[in-house]
Amino acid sequence: MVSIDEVAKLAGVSTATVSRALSGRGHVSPASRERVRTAAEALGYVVSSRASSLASGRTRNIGVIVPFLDRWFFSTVLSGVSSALMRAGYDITLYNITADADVRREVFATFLRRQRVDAVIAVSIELDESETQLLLELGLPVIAIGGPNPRLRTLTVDDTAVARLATAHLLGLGHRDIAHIGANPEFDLDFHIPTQRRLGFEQALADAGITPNPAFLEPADFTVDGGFRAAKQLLGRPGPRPTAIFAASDEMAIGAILAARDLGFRVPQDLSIIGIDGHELGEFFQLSTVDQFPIAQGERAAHEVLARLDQDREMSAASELPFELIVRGTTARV
Amino acid sequence: MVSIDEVAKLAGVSTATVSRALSGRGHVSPASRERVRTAAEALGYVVSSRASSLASGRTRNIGVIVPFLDRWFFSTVLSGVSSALMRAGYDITLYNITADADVRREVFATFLRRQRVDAVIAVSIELDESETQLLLELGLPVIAIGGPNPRLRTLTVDDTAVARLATAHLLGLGHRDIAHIGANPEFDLDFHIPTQRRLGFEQALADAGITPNPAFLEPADFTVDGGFRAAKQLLGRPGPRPTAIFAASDEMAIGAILAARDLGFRVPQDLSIIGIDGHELGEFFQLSTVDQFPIAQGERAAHEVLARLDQDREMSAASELPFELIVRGTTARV
DNA sequence: CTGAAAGCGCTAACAT
DNA sequence: ATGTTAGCGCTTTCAG
Repeated sequence: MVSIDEVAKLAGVSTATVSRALSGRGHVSPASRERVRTAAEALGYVVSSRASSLASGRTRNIGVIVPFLDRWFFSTVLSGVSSALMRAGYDITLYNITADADVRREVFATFLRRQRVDAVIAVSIELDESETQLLLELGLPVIAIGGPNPRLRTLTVDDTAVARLATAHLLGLGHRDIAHIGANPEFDLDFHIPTQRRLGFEQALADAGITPNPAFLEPADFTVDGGFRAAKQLLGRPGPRPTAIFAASDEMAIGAILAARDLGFRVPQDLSIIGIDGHELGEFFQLSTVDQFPIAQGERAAHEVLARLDQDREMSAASELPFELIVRGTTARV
Repeated sequence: MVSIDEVAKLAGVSTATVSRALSGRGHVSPASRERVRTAAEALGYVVSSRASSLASGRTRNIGVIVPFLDRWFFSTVLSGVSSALMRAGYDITLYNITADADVRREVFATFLRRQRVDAVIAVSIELDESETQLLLELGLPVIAIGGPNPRLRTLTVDDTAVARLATAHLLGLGHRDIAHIGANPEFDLDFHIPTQRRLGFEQALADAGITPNPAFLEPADFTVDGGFRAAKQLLGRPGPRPTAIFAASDEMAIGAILAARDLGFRVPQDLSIIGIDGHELGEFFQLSTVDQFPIAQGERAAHEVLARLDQDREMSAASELPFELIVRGTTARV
């Protein structure tokens, strides 16, 4: 690997000037800058991040913590984070906190403390008190997507409002017998999202003067299969039947569509279905949904981190992420 | 951040001994080792990767290049890579080479040359000559998943054999009018996988003495929607109709299932469908498929990289990845 | 088995 | 605007 000395020699300047010219910090005459540029180019010189970060304290590397890699939502957010960061010349090191509790502990106790990163983005991780503390002790900018966590800067979407919007859409179309799939207390790990969404659902019903029917609340695990099973129950049981289903995620909504078809219900003529997320398959299934723009969430977090690194400007502790009702073909008037 | 000196002081030894005790390199008396351990523990000391890597040349960090983050197959492989590497205490830095050609160039020209990684894993990236060259020039172990690339150590599944197996399954069930969805020359970027699979399909037919019907070859883009459209064409056109469809990916196979249902065909009574991959939704759709175990592919690559880092042992240039026919409910006798 | 000390390749004062 | 130089926090000879 070619080092800074060789570039300095070829450009006829000191290593300090090479460093300044290449990093843009400090003053360098245009002439020197140009000579350094060409010399570096000619030699194929790239600053060694190990040496540079030891000397400067900056790594140009951001740590990203995700709970899953193989689930659509998280990998989509990650994709947004990654593209924004790479365009800014930053590397990203990935910490995948999966089921394994040992690995999770190690990430907070060791991995993140190796001084390998300048900042941390935590995507949809429910951090306990000690994890939050460890993150804070790193002394680095930390941004959490999904929250809220009162001790961290967080970007969150108002899940209750999202659910109210989806439900209000159904109500606006004249539905009064609306079922909800999600609401799974056992699955309520990540910021109580299932619960938040169920609450929004119930609020919207209350606002419309409707008493929720407990039989219209069906727990599910946020997968296609889970949505499928839940919808089968909802539609197959004897007794009153909903005219619309609000699923707490698009994947469950897709499962519900398939279940409805299976049972011979036409969507949306016999049954309206709406989800949440903005899943890539939504268009294919003509699914009405409330989009929460996961790619943009990732990009937004990346930009905030970069801004904080550039100019240590303080920002408000929390901020709301946008969402939008997308009306497609799975919802219609009663 | 607490430094090695503080640990040395507390343990009553030199920094050299601390380094040796913690890294396991060189001899340290059990007594000293223990004192160092407790001191480090007490102070919450973690070796600084920037200092350590500058001094030793080792980063304990692996670079992983992926073409997409938000597609099931790639994020699943990545998940396998990540879990295996994290368990070994390694960090991973992620290079997502997407559509943007500038970013791609930068990754090879700059990002990978920052001396931030000990080795590189390239997941399903079709590397051109100069990219391969740049990778080789890093002087690091490089392992490619998907290939083959004669100049790199590659782990590949024999796509032709996979396709032959899927087709043979259909033939074994008595099908003779078999259509193929995939074969898209325009989409033939990644190692000509569509072409390989089409060739396997044709070989299997030839082995059975069947002349392929050109009308039974329908190009598609490897998405659910693409498979859906292709199947609609195949099944809707007047003239001879296939009794089975072999889709070059599970996502397309799922699209085909939905298209068949849409048109009133029962699967598998009226039409058999098989895919390739081992997609997570395969079980839900009862899809027969040839599984290529993407998580295991990632883990395998990770273990190979670690083995090469441990003991610079040479390995053969290429090796075959396993695959397996999974017969579920979408295929049946004619 | 252990300590002293010389770097690893760069950056950031501090001079000039 | 540029050069000199002292580290950054470890690892690794080299002695002992």
